[in-house]
Amino acid sequence: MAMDREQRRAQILTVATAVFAEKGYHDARIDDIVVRAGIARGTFYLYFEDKRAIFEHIVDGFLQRLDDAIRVIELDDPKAKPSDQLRDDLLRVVALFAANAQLAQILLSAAVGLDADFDRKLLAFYDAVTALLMRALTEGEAAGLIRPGNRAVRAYCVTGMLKELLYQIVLRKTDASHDELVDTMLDLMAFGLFTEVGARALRDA
Amino acid sequence: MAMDREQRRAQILTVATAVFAEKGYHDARIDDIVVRAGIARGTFYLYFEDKRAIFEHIVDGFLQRLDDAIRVIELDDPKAKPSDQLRDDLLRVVALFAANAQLAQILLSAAVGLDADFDRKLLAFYDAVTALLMRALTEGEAAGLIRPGNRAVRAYCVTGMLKELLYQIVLRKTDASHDELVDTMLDLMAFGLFTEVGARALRDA
Amino acid sequence: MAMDREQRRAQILTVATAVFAEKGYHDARIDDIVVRAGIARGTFYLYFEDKRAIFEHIVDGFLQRLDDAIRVIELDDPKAKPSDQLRDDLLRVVALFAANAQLAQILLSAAVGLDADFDRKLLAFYDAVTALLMRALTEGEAAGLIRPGNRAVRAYCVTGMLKELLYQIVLRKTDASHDELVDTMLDLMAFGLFTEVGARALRDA
Amino acid sequence: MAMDREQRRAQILTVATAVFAEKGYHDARIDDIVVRAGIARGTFYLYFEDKRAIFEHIVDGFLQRLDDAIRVIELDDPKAKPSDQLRDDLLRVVALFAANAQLAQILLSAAVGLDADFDRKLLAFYDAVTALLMRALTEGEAAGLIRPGNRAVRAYCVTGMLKELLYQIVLRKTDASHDELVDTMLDLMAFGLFTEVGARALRDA
DNA sequence: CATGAATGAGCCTTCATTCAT
DNA sequence: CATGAATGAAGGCTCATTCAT
Repeated sequence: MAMDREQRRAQILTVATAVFAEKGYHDARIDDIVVRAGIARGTFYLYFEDKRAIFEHIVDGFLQRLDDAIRVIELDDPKAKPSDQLRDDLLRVVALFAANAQLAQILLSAAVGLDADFDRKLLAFYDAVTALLMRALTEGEAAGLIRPGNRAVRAYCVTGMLKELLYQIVLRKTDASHDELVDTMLDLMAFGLFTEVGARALRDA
Repeated sequence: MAMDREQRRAQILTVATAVFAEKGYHDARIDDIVVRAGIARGTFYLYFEDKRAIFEHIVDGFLQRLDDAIRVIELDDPKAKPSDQLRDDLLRVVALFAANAQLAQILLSAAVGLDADFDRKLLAFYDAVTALLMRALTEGEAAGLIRPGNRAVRAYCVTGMLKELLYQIVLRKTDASHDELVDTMLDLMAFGLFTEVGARALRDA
Repeated sequence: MAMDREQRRAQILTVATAVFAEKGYHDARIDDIVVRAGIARGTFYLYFEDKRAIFEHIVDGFLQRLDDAIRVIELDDPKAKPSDQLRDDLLRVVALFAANAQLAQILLSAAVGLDADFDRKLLAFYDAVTALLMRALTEGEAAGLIRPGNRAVRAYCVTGMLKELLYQIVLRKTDASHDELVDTMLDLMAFGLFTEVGARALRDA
Repeated sequence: MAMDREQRRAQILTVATAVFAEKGYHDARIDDIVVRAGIARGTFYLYFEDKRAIFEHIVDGFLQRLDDAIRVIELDDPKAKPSDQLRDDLLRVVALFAANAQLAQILLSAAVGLDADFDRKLLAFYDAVTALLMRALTEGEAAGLIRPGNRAVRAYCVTGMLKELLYQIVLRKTDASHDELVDTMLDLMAFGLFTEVGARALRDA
């Protein structure tokens, strides 16, 4: 039953990802992983320190890929307008989540509230995203493209929109196309929901 | 130690809320609750079926209060403009979370990814919120106040913004005033982020 | 099956002592103790931290009783000659070991070479005994009762004699009376093995 | 990596000895040995039946060398007085232990209380030593060199003295010379600790 | 109602040993 | 002979829940 080390490791990771996605961290037993992988219990421990370690590895790997999908937006890129760069970022993230529903599920569900250490890790990641967004907002304001406003709160709002969309993509089988999702979100971000009439009504408040 | 049954029940709930908020569902032990409440192990089970039941009770109670805080927006209310009704809804929700940080923490952290049953319950709640928002969007569109657009996605976006803001309020000590938060969110929702210049640039894409 | 707390604790200690004496530390399983005590596995952990803790408790308790059995020898006690005090000390120790064969077995066997921490504890105890003996030798020399000589080595020799005798008492069913044992040892300690003739032969070497 | 079979076997034994001495039998893992020896796990089992077997082999080997170091004392050897023969025996044993601290450590620590089978083996060895001593005592008494007395107990006492000295040599870095140790022990064995005055006081008891 | 001692299913992890290559 | 991946029995410990008092 010997198998190339990397292959076996990858196999265990795949199986474990499925198990964690289905049952969550606590309800997933090493036995679930081991049985599905068709290996002995001890074999698991040849490849991963312990249950926590493999979980962390899975989450870290996905966060890494997520990080790779998010490119910093360059205002003066002659090849792509900032708005297109943003759109591409969003599409990449959406595609990543859609293509890795189990990993996404783990990130959005199983990894939440696991313990203080893990919470810190996730918060740190979201902080980095927020920082990126704030920088973009700052530059956008300077360039006269973005209306001035509370940048931190706005950044959280944008993060929130995206997270919720991803959550919906993962948990339901949203039939909406990725383009539709991203474009609707971008439209809301850029122009808001109101018509001229609605806007006037609100402003006159 | 004599204590009215309802009083004792309430006390246990308070203690359990604190424990669940601090440690999360799995790391919270019945012992933690029982010791802090100053009661015997067995006594706990005179008031609650089991660990899961008290947790569910706590979450349900908070969801109920959350539900109460969210009023359906009436377009033709002569006393309050729709936008003000929305603003009040948001302020009530924000206030509720801020005033019940432990419950909020539980809802946003400990209750996430607990198991399939619980996930369903939370999804059902968010679905209700989404439905409410979609109705508001539909009516707003009909009244010419809202630009037409994918209502489901927009509803998720709005839910997401709010959830993220609440998350930040609960996990960090955001010093921003509730008004500031809500107004920034409303401003984004209503008008979007872009200036005329920015909007034109995006449209010309 | 509830039982007075101290009673139950004592019962578990008794059973555990027997198990450790029979099987040694490593071969003793918590299950052995628990089954023999007629309790559930979890019950064990209500009374003792873990396997190591109960073992340490047992050894510490015996070392304490051993310590109590060893009285410092007073040279000017009018009621008892030093040699009688020593004899009484030895008899008490022998009696203690004989009456607690299992504890003795644990101390002389199971507790040896368990790990560095435990070794340190045992060495510390034997060091204390050695210190006591060295003090006695020093005073005996000063009083002209003891021939001058390397006190540390002599102290180890005396400790060694005693340990070996105790070892034999515990591991075999030595039928020799305690008095016989102690007196033979004291005779050897005091006068040595040689006759005048033998002594002369050795000195002339 | 080519290595003569005996050479490799010897190398594994050396490494295993070090590991057992450092960690004791139970805490020593086959892995520790294998890694230090720079061989594969399976290779170990080509040379030794199992963990227990190699340990036993190590102990047996040392017991054998110990046995060789102990020569039967001949009363009528014209070349060496009995007392000198005894002294030489002791010096050889002390030298053997001092030169093989790891093996000594194993014999005095790791091999103690391992299990009933092993205990029997060690007891058998000490019994042989005791038998030797008893024979010497018997002959000594017959020759008028040794005062009559309980030979078994005396034999245990002598064994005990020696064991404790060896224990001290191994566990601490006793700076005392081997001669000093052995001569002090012999002096005690032969003449006892007491002066004439002390002896008289004891006898008058 | 209250108590808290007792229960025991459940799960993670270790490590000596095997065996296909 | 050598390798080292794989095995799986074994055992310590936790903690929600029960129940006799």
